[in-house]
Amino acid sequence: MKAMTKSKAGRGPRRSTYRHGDLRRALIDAGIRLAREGGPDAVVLREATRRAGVAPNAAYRHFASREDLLKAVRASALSALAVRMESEVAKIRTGKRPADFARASLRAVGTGYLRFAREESGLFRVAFSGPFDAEPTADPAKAGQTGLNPFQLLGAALDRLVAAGVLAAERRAGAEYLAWSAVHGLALLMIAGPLHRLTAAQAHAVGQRLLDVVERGL
Amino acid sequence: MKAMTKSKAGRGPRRSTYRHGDLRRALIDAGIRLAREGGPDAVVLREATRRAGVAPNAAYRHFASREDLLKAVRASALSALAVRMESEVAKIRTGKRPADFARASLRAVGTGYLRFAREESGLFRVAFSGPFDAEPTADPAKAGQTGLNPFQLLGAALDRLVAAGVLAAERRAGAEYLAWSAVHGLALLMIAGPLHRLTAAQAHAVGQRLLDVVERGL
DNA sequence: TGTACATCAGTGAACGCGCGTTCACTGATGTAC
DNA sequence: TGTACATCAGTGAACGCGCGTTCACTGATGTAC
Repeated sequence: MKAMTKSKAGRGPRRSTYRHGDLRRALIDAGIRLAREGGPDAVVLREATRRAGVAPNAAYRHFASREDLLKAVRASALSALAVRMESEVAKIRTGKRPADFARASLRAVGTGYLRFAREESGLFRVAFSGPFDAEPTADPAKAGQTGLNPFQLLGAALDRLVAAGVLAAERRAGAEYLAWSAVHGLALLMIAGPLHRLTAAQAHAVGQRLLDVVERGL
Repeated sequence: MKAMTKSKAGRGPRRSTYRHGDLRRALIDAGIRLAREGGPDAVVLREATRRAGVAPNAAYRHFASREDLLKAVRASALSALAVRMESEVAKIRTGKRPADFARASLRAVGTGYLRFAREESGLFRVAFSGPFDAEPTADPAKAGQTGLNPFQLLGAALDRLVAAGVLAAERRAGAEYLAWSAVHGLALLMIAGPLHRLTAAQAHAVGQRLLDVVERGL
């Protein structure tokens, strides 16, 4: 159904068909690539159409505005973040006692967040550009493979801490925002701040140290 | 030396003199107002000249580029942040034991940071827009009344904790980044994130809770 | 199986926008004699 | 004390830029008969 010939000249890949096939998808993909390369400001409607090999105004068949495209890219970024967090959770060795597993869960969620921020800083910045919300409801476009979005994954990890008796129930409420703050702040210091020169190993070390603080502090 | 008549029409205040008097200062002030109103993107060179009542290109006598003006506004924002932090430290009741005073210092520094972020969110965003650094050196343009910049104020508070025996010396190194991360992250959740609807009282409460976590966690 | 037609995805050309920045200039100032 | 002149802060006009978005259109598709 893709129906593209390899290219020729002019604007991006040349189609052999008049219809594109799945322009909406192609524009989102181009938007994601742009986001990767340069963050929110780089998600430019005209450039996305260029990369999809289509006239600029063709985008308006699929998106109401540039902002609407950006919103779709943002959802995608959140979903990718969720997947990264899930994959970190999946690495936890089995056979732990519940308390240790719960602690490892929270660390994994945080570690996934920090890794994603560093490795996909463009997407990360898009995910949290403009006013962003916690979204405790399930929008599959923003979720990972478990169906949970990043915020929900964090919440689940905290719930596990309570269930395992590591975190007192009366401290549970609002704990998301405390943990999120710490990790989000560090992510930004590593992306755009004084810690942007750190090697992967150093970044990991600081990250673990921060997660120690969070674990001890909560 | 200001030499402006009250205005008349056209572009901003009318001068009676051909020379402005202190256009550099006027452009920075206009830039600060713009930053307050709309953050980094709102600091637009042409608009600053309009507000100063001057032709757009006149700015080039005083700044090499728009970025150069933004840099001056950024320094100003950092200085204002430092002043806010200092004023919070100054509120600490005297007559405390050193350990309590040191703890109160760190809280004050954090509280000032969070207050500034909420009350002057435009300036705050400018201060940390673009790549920002820790700047352990003293640039008076970025400092408060004590001559210390925000990063140095945080460092001083941590030093006091060590001196008072509250913080183990071997935990001191890099502690700035841990504390800063937590507070910076919360600031952003409150400015542009899920906590942006909080009342001042709620914001204060969450802030203090976060500072508990930091204090306990460090 | 063949044809008419509604649908609508994509085209081509153009718009206005405000921006940062450059050019050659003009007018006021302070200083040297 | 008076005048010539260098200095340089500010002017006026214009530039090119790429953007988002709108308009009237054209061409391929699938469906009803």
